[in-house]
Amino acid sequence: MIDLAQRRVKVPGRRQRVTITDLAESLGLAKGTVSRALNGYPDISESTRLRVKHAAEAMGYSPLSHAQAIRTGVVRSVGLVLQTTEHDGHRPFLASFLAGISEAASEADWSLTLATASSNEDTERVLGRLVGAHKADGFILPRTYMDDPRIDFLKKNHVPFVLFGRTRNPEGCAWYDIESEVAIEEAVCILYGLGHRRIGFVPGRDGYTFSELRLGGYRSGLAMCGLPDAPELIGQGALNPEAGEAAARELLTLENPPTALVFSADRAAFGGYTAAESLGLKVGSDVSVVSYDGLLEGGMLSPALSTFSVDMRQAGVRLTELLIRRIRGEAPEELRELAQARFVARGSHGQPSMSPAELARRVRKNLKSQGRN
Amino acid sequence: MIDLAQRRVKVPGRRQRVTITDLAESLGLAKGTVSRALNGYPDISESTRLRVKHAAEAMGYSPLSHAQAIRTGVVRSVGLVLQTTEHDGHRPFLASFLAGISEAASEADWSLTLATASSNEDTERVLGRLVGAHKADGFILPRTYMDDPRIDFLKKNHVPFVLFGRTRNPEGCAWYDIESEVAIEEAVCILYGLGHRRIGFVPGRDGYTFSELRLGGYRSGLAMCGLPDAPELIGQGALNPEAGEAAARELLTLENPPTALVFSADRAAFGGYTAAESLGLKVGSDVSVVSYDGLLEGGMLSPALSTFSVDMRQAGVRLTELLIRRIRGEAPEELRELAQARFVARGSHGQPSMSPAELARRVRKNLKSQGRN
DNA sequence: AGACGCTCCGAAACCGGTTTCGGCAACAAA
DNA sequence: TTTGTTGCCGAAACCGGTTTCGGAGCGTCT
Repeated sequence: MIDLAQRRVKVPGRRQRVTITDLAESLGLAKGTVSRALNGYPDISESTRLRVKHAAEAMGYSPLSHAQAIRTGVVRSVGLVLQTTEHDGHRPFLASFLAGISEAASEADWSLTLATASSNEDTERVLGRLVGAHKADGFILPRTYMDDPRIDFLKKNHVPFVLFGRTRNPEGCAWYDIESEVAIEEAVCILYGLGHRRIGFVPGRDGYTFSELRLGGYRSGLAMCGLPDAPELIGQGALNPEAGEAAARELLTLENPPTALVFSADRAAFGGYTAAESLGLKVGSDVSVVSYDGLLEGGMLSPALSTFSVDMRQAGVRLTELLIRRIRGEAPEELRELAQARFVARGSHGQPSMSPAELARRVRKNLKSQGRN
Repeated sequence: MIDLAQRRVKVPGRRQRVTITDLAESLGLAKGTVSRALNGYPDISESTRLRVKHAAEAMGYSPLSHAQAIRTGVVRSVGLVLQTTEHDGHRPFLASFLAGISEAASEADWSLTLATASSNEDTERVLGRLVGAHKADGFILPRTYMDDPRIDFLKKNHVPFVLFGRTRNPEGCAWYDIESEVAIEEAVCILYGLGHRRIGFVPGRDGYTFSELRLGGYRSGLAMCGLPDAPELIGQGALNPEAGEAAARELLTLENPPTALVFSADRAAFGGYTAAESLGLKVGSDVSVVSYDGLLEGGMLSPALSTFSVDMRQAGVRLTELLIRRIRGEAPEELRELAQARFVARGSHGQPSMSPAELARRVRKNLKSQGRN
């Protein structure tokens, strides 16, 4: 006994962490018993389970997740690979998205392992590295594509994942997504209700699932309002100000131009402002703009951008919860969830101040007077 | 032999990872020997070291960091706790900052464990949790305070860390920082060079180290140009548009107002635009503005904001490299590095178009005419 | 030939947990 | 009383690595 006590003398100065062996010793139990007690095995009596639990709290014992992992294979960490070069507009939400993930993860006593990549290929490489080193037990995949190589990779390697978005082949996929198609539909209907009869649309970029969905939302919005499907009112895909400007300019200089524009993304809508300005049109009165994303910067524009806002914190929370359940073995079909964006009516939309024909005349006049300068 | 071979039959379908035992077996070596060979121990002959190395590559072996960690105590992960509610303006850089960290970490085959917190107290709580669970081997501390409780906590627990910023008591601290005080000094000198003689300053917020440093930079800038130190030209601390607007308005409505304003942070400068506009002053001609941070949004303003830009990706890279070296045992005194911000001259500064007295008259007139409306 | 020192590797303990297996009591049924 | 059961726990193996220790083999010097 004295011998044991002697052995347990700590190196002075270095705070030693309390291990399960310490705990077992102080309880006079086998460490296997302590482990089973803490993990709720059925072959431990209620009384010792409680005794162990209280002693663990008293001694401040908490197991090391990486020590557990070597036997269980679970490191208690969710993985996330961000693509950073992509001017993808999720940058402004990043902080709240990460906050949501972190919050939900620590709630379950998990953590977040984050990495970044600079391109699609790089993303696959980074993902492969994290999976190979088992740095995370599963992954959140943001910004999914219709055909997404990340999904194929993770499926092939039997690594759990959950999509932030949807994809062409839903088999084996869990997801959380905002039904942005519903928002776009609503945008069309709102504009129709204000009197607009020619409503243009600037889609996102090919490949992204959300782009196709939002385009579908635009079309079904037109159908709901009884408006004809005019292909010339669908502009070039745009996710940044430059492309947004080009797309908007093309639409506004049509022979029969739209009096309202719906953008798939706020950053593209920013370019729409520039285009309108360069054509001598005032956003909000001459041409209405409604967009999607809910970026704070939109509020700094004048007029402030009317847009559909997404709760990214909540998205992070739900995705993490779904992923952890997926890792624990629940079927992907049970782990699918959709949410809605919220319309933030600001100053960039209103009743049309002129007909498409008048708008066209106005644009031609402005262009001509600019040509003279 | 046959017996062993039989045992090694894998469960079909489940890809088994290759362990150090597999590797040792296939080489006919003891696994301890393989481990020492891979880790460069001196008691392994060069020939077997190479043999092991090549076999490891051929079989695709890589050790599990969490398996190593249970013996070595190192999980190969850098920790970062972000404060997300703080309207701190580092949100826009976040993506590139994280990209830098992630890049440098994976270069060394490390990873990034990220968490978020909502307040100072929460940050300590989260940090405590991560340290307790040993989720990371050390931490990057962004936005340091002059007196920072995080530093005390980590020092007390002997957890390595590196500051992104500086602090009052440098003992035991490693850091990387941008010498923003030099940038502010330069801003003052640039404005002086353009003819400004009354230059106002909007500091950051008390407590942050950078706030005090930048204020010092402003003062030494004035001194370098031979301008008097006029306390009334130092406004209220501001890090967001609202506070920035209030501070700028106060300065611009002085009896003897400044013809140029230097802001500690871009987001505060955004508010300065609003203030100038509301007083009927044009930024860039009537009043010059120079700021610090290099936010991209500043380029969307008109005129575009002249500001000092910080390479956040590089900061992330260097901080990570320093932290890893710190964890490996290098002395903190050896791990201190300073870098410079780069001036991005855009449209918000220029020669003064009027004297302070004329400016004051102009402001009074504009205020009066507004009062009549 | 014997003593000595080096080089290089095997064997085994170890890290902090989890999980399997078997057996001792206590109790119920035959 | 014997024979099962059942509840509960200890002992030991195990996970995938690292590190310590000791000794075999060899060359060198006396």
